[in-house]
Amino acid sequence: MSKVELNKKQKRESLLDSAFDLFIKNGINKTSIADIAKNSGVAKGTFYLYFKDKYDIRNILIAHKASQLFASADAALQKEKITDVIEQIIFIANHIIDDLNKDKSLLLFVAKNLSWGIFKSSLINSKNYDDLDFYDIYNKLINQDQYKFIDPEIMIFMIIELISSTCYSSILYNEPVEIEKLKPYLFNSVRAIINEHVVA
Amino acid sequence: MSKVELNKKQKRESLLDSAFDLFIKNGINKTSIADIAKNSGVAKGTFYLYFKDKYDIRNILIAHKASQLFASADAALQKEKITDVIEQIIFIANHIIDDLNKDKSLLLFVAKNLSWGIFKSSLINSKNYDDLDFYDIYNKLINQDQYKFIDPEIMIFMIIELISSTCYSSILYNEPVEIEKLKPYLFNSVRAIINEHVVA
Amino acid sequence: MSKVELNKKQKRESLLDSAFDLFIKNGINKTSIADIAKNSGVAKGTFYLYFKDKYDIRNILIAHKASQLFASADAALQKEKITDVIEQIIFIANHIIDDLNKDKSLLLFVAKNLSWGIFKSSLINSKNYDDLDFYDIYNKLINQDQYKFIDPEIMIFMIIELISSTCYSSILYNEPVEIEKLKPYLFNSVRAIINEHVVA
Amino acid sequence: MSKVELNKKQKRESLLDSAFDLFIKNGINKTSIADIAKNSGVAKGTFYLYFKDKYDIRNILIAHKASQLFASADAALQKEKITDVIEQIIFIANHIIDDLNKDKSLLLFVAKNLSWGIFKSSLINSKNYDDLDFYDIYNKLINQDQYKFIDPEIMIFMIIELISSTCYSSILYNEPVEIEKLKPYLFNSVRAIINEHVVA
DNA sequence: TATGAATGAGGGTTCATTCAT
DNA sequence: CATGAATGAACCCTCATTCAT
Repeated sequence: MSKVELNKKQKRESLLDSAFDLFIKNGINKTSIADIAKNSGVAKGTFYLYFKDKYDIRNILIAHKASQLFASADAALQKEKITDVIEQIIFIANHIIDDLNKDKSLLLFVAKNLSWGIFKSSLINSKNYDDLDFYDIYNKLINQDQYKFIDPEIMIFMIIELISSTCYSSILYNEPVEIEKLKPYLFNSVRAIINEHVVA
Repeated sequence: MSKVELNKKQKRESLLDSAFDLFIKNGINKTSIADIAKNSGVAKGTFYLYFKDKYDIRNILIAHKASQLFASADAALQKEKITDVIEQIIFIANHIIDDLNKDKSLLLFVAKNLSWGIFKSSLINSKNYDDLDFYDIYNKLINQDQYKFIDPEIMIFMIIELISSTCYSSILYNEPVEIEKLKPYLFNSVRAIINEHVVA
Repeated sequence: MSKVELNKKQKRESLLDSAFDLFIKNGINKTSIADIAKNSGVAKGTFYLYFKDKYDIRNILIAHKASQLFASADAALQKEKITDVIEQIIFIANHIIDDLNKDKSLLLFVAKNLSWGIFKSSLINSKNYDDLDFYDIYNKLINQDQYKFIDPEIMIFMIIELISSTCYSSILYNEPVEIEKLKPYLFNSVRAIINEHVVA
Repeated sequence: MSKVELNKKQKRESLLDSAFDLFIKNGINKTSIADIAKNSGVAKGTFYLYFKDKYDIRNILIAHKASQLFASADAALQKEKITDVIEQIIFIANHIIDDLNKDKSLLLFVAKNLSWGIFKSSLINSKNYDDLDFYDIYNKLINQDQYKFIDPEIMIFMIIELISSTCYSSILYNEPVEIEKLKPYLFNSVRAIINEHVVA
């Protein structure tokens, strides 16, 4: 990679970092492109050399952060000796929830913005700009040979939507209950959802 | 109610209607207070006599629209002869999904903005400005004597979050599948969630 | 006229004056709306309460200034005892040329921007915002009973286009000759054009 | 011409072509130097190696296009057997008008920007970058021995200004009449202008 | 109560120009 | 000669909010 290309990559990443910080601190609506550029130490016009607008950078960030959450959970999973795939999924879910619980700003950002569409594009593009093998993690779970799932994509979809929407309220506002009290019910529900999709 | 009070109530409702129309037509970010006032035939300053800002009127609308969805579903339920409470819940869920499927703008508006907090305040305030006995409907379901539920609030919370978040993607983008294909899985999951909360 | 309405009229005129000054001094491209507002002592946003954009105010100004030129020439004509309509037209042309020669900035502004479309809309709208009876002057020339003109509109069109385009170069750059040397040829040409349209 | 020089000439012409295309498609104000460079397949900085700015390239283009119009008309004239010089001028005028009528974008571009100054510099520089002997054509018309003209430059000036300004409105907007209806009056006026300059 | 003119900060975006490579 | 990343001033326009009427 040439010096110029390296420089460009650094600028891009600096902008992404700045945007993330500001989105989390002030929210997207109250973050201006001028803020992002200033925070990143570049001129306002430079922003437009790398991103189309605020929502472009937001989508990239969401995908990126979601990938990181999964990758981190998967890395932790590898250190455990959990053989049952259903329990692996629960483990990953739990790990992600704990991560989000530790970093409520991240939760606020991801949950408010994550949609299935972005999640899937994140899956597909996970190899472009970072080395997270997000897609591999996903595939590994789906295509193992312990269970045979019917419509595994729908299953994953429902699990992710259930977890992300319930955690949002529970972690941020303790509504209707705090997260640790919610977890047992939540994981039972996840197990129930999985069971519906398992072929005997 | 005096003539003046009546006039004020009409203005308030006219503003709510205008705001709703514009929110679903153009989105909240692209709706200005000037738009709402103009659409409602009052002066800009008048808006501030009734509402604090755009987000104030939004929250009131979400609660209002959510109430309507439940009331409509409950009214339909009364015409059916469904005795089992679990099936009553499924019926209501299905009815609301169908309503949202018919009115995608409403879905876009409600799902993007509905949070458990707003939902609960909507429950509590349902008697203030309209005659929907939303709170009664809710209570009727929870406190019947057919089943005994553990943590019924958590149960309802999880059902609502699961349905609203999955429907959003499915109805609007057919992702990961169209709503009719999703429904069987979704209702099975709802049943599973309920079952976890039923005391034998 | 209420106090508010009077205030509004004054603001509008103040903006028109400021815009004209700046257009003449710096050109339209180099005049910003911020400049106009500032020069006029109002806030930037106020501009948009009165005009759509820079080009809106420009068109209004051109029509306005063109009207003034004609009105001034007509007023001078009334003090002369010129009975022949053709010589009346020449007198008006000459008067306008002299005015433009005295105020080269005005020439720069009007000639660069005057088009037949604007001229005609100026004719029609001349009664809206000022008391110049531009339309009456025009009609008086066309519909007298001394001569009968064929296609008088085409005649006027050609005269105006010929004069405005040749004066531009001659007055501003003395190209191909200075205006006083051009005038005899120009007026002869105008007479020739008129003669083509006179029915014997 | 060396290979390098040839390459440079090609770049220059490519930039001119691109600029012309964009000027007539989007107008000068809405054409950026970045657009021109991109359209021409060179880097932005390269533009500045050949031209000073947008207005530099515009002036060159106007002169160039005006030359082409005259050259094309003159070429057509050579195929006709028109001996009378006045009718030759009318023929050229008519030919140019027809060309502009066929290519309204060209008219828009030339008429909005052509000034006598540019026209003359175009005359003088016509030999620099292309092989159009524009100057020769001009001289041929002026210095024939059929008629003797007084102030022939003024005559040509007035003819050109009259035609270009009236055609603009007539061809583009059919105002005050369409071009074919205007032509008889216009050519009569041209003849009248010429006659004023002919020495008996 | 109701109005709507006025504000002016602030947002997004463009672009001519430079300069290190 | 050629490049194109970077600049940052400048621009247009919106809009929540105020306040005199």
